[in-house]
Amino acid sequence: MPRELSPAMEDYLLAIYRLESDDRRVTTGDIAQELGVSAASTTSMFKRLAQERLVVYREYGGVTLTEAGRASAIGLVRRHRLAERFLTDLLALPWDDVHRIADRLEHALPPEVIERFDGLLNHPRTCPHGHPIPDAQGELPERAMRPLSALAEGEEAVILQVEERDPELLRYFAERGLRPGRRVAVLDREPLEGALLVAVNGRPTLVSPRAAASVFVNGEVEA
Amino acid sequence: MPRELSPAMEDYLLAIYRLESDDRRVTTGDIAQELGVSAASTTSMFKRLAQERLVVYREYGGVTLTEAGRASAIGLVRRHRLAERFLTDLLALPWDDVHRIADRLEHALPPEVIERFDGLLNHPRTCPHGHPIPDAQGELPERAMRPLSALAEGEEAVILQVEERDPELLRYFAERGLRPGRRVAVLDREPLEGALLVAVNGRPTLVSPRAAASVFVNGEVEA
DNA sequence: AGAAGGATTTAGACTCGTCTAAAAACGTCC
DNA sequence: GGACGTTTTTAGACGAGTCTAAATCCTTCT
Repeated sequence: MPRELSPAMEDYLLAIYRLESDDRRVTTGDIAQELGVSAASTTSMFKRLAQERLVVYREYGGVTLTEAGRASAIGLVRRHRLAERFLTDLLALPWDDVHRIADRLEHALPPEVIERFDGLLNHPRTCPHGHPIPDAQGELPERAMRPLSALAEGEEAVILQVEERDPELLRYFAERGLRPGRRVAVLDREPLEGALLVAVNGRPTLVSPRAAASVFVNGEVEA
Repeated sequence: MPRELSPAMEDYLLAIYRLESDDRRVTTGDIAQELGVSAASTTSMFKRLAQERLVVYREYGGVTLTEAGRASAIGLVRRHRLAERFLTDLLALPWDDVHRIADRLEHALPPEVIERFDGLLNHPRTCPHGHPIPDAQGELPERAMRPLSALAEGEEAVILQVEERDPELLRYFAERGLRPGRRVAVLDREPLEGALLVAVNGRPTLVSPRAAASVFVNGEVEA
């Protein structure tokens, strides 16, 4: 049974979860960078989380989430994404703002409120940026994705999700209609820098390399 | 311009505001009791608040809010009560629960969200327990009130607000229909203990002394 | 295999918010 | 006007979370 975690513990747990999804074994340096704290702080928090049996910590060897740690992290993800949905859909706040607000709210919203959001919003399956919302049991669908930047010339795909942490980028996406559900087709690739000419909603649109790496579409990554 | 206050500072500020409304000059002991902390903690927080120019602190003489301190406190009250309204009206959470939840939320809800609540709820004038919500300029209507326990036999009045911090009491009120807006008439007074027989919605209802002291109705307190 | 270089951990300090115990001030009562 | 009891403040400690600087460990390269 998870006694109340401090906001700081929750932030670390979430960062570990995020990075663990990508590769394996998360290091002190990874988390320090991800959270913008010193490596020393990260080490001491790793010890604290290990004491609470939320991670397994090996000196000089990073951490992995335990089942309890993963469950807490997934709960946090659910809170965060439902809060974002609430903020955009019911309060009509702009999608480039809600991530920041949800980062604060996720530490303060009790389960009752989260479950009411879920009901009121009709059990949404993704956050406003397209990221899937875990269900109340912590189940999260696996989705095959690749960055828009990986599409070959002439390929078509549907946007599944976009990187949500950079407000400027999100405003740029909104302007150009790059949002989850939209169909895109790569018309032309600029070989040197990697800029793309993409048809979004039929309209030809220039997409910078950084932006194209932050938009994810359906399909398997090439082996 | 009020830089971000810590949750603890906000709690103290709010407690000072609450007690200042009653009498004058709030003492260390008052706040220690109100917040359930030691007198020593209260002294050191008084110094911190004084340094931020939120209160005027005199050694051994308690504190009074400055204009900035009062403005912050009223902002907090607005956040808290709008959050309560939101929780009952939009999320359908029970009125005995929302005070506790709003106590956490009031430290995390940014102004954008509060103002959206206000709009979405159509600028409510009171919280679910009948307490007035300050407007965005911090204006708060003065209302003449007295406790139900002060009514003479045969008197009639309208419930304006009820004490909101005791969930058990609130469930008791809900059961008996004692809520803001209801008309009540004192049918009989029990002189020794102070129990009342009150007509609520036409139905005769026995009201304990403690409960009667926690329900406030319109009218001037006798001089 | 040893040394260089990078990552991690330890050591020590700081702030915030809390506590208990002791000291100081206040105010009241005779 | 002094003595006593209450209130407030001071002193000192602690935990959480952070930092910087120093020490230590790990890895890799020659």
